[in-house]
Amino acid sequence: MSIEDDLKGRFRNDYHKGLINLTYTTKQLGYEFFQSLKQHGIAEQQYNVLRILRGFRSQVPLTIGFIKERMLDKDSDVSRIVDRLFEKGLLTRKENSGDRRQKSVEITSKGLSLLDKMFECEKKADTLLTNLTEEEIRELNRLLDKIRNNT
Amino acid sequence: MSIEDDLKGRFRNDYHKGLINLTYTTKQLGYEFFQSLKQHGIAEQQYNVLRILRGFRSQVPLTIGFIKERMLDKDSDVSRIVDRLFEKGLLTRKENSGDRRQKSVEITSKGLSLLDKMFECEKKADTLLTNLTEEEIRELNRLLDKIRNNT
DNA sequence: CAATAATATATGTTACAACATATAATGTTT
DNA sequence: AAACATTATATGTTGTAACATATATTATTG
Repeated sequence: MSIEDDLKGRFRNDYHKGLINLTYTTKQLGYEFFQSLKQHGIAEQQYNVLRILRGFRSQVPLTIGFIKERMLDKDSDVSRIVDRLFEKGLLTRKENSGDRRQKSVEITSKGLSLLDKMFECEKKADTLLTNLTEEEIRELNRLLDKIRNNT
Repeated sequence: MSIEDDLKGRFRNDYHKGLINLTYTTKQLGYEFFQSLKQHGIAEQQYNVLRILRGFRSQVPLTIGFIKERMLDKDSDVSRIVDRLFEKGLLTRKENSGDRRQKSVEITSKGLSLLDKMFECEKKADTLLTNLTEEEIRELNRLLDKIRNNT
């Protein structure tokens, strides 16, 4: 099934098709990944925040701004994502005494064990592109870097 | 600037990097496109609906379901996107007498002239990938098709 | 040090995807 | 034709990006 059939559309040129193809393919992959997360009752951005909290849990204070910088989406609404994780008991949040504007966020043991239970989600992420050979995936990364002007 | 710097993260392998790279690059391109739309006071999905309405305006009835099938996102909330366009006077909506469950949606002249004024947005879409050569864009499309299992 | 600027976070709004449920109309089965 | 199934759309909810604005705290500057 080609993207032309998928979308029942026509493209002006290969560049136009490329943009739609990127959007469509990424959406589809994101959806598959989201499905694997959903079984654990957690949304994608909440998962991303938890992973950051685990990855950097030795480096205190883990502030909202620090998390935000590490999200794929620079305009991520980390304040409220942290709210939701807090309500679920997956993190703690306290004022940072060094700079009282900041919050110091820490993943709880409940949060850590949730991530442990979600290990197959990480493995899932690594299999979503296995239709491509090693050489092809490197070429894809090169092309994507070039699109973003990483010469 | 490499994606490693962009994201301050480390990747498990090239497949993992590929997934993040796809997400990140597509997000960035989508943002650039969104900026070009915003000057016309219209959101991305509203623009997409208007383009479908113009593209198929000879084929009546243009129902909510017909539009939905042609959206990149199959779970698109077309009912309410159409609501918003209706409020702006960019389309009309009436019961389809052939099947009274359906709505027959039609772009107005106001809608058409808005699209005319937005022509540079279409051109913008074609330039977002011009960092790639003709050969590279075809290779990108091939890889994306292969990811989605289009052998 | 007081005034002002910058920063960190919170909160409010709109648009939307994803999902669940509701309602009306049409189609099918008995 | 009545009962039931299917379809088209609408509506309600949650999570979140994008944006604007607010507030508290810290940093800077006169």
